Amino acid sequence: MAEKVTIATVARHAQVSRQTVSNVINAPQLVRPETRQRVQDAIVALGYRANQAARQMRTGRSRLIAVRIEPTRDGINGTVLDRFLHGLTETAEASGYRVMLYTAPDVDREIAAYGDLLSAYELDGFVITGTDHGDPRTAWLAEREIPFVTFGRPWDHPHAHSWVDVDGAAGTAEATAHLVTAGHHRTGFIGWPAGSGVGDDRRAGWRRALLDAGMDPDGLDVQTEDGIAEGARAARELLGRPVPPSALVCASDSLALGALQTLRSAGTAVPVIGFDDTPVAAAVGLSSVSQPLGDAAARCVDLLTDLLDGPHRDPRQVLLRPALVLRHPA
Amino acid sequence: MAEKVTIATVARHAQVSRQTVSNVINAPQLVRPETRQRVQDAIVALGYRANQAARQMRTGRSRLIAVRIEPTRDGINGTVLDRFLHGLTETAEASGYRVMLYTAPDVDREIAAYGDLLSAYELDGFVITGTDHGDPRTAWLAEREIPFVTFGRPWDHPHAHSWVDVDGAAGTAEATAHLVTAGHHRTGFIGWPAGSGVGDDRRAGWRRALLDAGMDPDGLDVQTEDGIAEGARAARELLGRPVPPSALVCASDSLALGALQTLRSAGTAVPVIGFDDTPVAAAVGLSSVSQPLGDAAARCVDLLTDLLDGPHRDPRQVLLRPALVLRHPA
DNA sequence: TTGTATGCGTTATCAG
DNA sequence: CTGATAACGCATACAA
Repeated sequence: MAEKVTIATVARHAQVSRQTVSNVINAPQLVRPETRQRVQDAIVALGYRANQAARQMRTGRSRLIAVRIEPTRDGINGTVLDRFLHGLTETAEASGYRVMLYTAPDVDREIAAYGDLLSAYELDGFVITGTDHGDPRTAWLAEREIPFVTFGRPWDHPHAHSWVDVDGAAGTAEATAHLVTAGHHRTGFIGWPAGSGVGDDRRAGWRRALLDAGMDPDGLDVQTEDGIAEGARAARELLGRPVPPSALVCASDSLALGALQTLRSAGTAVPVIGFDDTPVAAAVGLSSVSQPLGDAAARCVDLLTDLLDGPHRDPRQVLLRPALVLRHPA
Repeated sequence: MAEKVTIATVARHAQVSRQTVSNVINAPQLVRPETRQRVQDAIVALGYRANQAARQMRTGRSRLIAVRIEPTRDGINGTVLDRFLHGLTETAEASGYRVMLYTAPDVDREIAAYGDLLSAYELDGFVITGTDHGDPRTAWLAEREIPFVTFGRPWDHPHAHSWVDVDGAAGTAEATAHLVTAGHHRTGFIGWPAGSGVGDDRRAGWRRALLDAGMDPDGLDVQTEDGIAEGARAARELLGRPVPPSALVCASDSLALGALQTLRSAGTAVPVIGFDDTPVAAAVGLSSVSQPLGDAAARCVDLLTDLLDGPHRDPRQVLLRPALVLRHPA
């Protein structure tokens, strides 16, 4: 174990008082350049790093951000979190923060965990993923004035707090427009049941794109739960209609993959575009709408540190544009 | 923000000294049951949680474990880390530890990060993933007597330190045996170039299973880098041989997926079994060898806390058996 | 069994 | 601009 080098070691080495060292670190403008340089040299020479625990005791701030790692849902969409987490960690490091993980089986237990996290580690803030309509977690945090940013919009109150999100409607609209441009006059949509903010948003994009192109979306979409089997079933239903669609946009890669299976076994050449650009999509050559997860994570950290630096800043919102990734099925 | 409740608050509430409260928490046997109960009631009533920063200053231990989150490699195999991380967080929580994330673009920078992490946060230990032959990271940590556990064997020195790993050879052997039992007399293998511990191990399992069944593995395998395109090419090569294999075991799902593409377009009914049981495998109905990642993570935490509780315990090793997941391709 | 005193490394306050 | 001193919350010797 390396020798412990504290602020006192540095002070001795640089022939100044402990306080001067602290000033060099936290308020450099108070120290004469000459002295400052001597201290900084000593810091480098000794490899000094401020002890966070001691600093935290004094300042009450831990430079720690908490993120929940979810219990890997269906696996195929679950990989989104992975990339997001990496981006988060990377950006946080650059801003002098660290990411701490926690888990919770449900929302109630997650809120209980906040208490633990907050009183034991004095976390500076939270990044909350996967928010839903009237999310009790954000309410709990807001009530206690604990800084947080969500990845995902609060659909009911768009300006309630800081958030970062990806413009799903823009994504499906672009996918739809691409198919329209390619000459498809009947582009269908397989999406989730109405009521989920994310799902409604993605459907709205498809609808808007068709209307913009002067086409009628009616009778071209179907609502189903997420899943490969569900996607396959939905595609069968659409194909069985009197005037079937000639192309498909789906609300998720799972649905798209299922649709692809149906189409393949039916021998129909109907192009499909999925959503999320999961590894599965890349593997089977499925075109998909890709979320800029690295950017999203970076902006989450930006917004959160912004809140942390000035406690009473107004919340800010960031909406990112996804990208359409075109592939050729094998 | 909730009122700060310290050990003093509890002491006042329970009509005892601060010291008694500390004893109830850290050495309950020293306190009379009656008093102990009163203090514990006060703790619950006030929702007291020990402040980790203060505790750490005193004890030098942070109850923090560091794990690197990797920059999502090829996406298809990268999802392994995700599940592992979740298991790690969950088990660590149960043992009173928290997981802190860090990233590093390469090994040198990772080692540099250790210094930061250690001196700033006084981390208790590390979980290192993806070790390689003669890994400099483990050497660095061992030299400084910093507790760590690796997920992955140190192939050159099997007992150098504590580790958890999955028995890859057992996995490919089981897959091979399954195919042999199903009546296949020529089961081929697509694996990585010799030299990587993991790859050699998986190949060895296939080889052993064939020999055990009295079959000759010679001329039935091919070595290639990992990847879907590489798997497809390798499968083409195998099928072009004078006496082609009638079934295939692969060192990864990526390779297996590629092989599957080749076989499908060739119209050949050759079963393929992959490795890692990634979401992609599940999606396309590919049989695969599944690593017990949750267990592995749990054992990592066990081994690490073991090291932490008794600093000079002997290192321990855990080898877990993977499971063969059989599926029917769509 | 309980209370008292001390220090962990840092930063904030205030006097020089 | 610099230096002394107190305090953050906890745990540990030691005394009572």
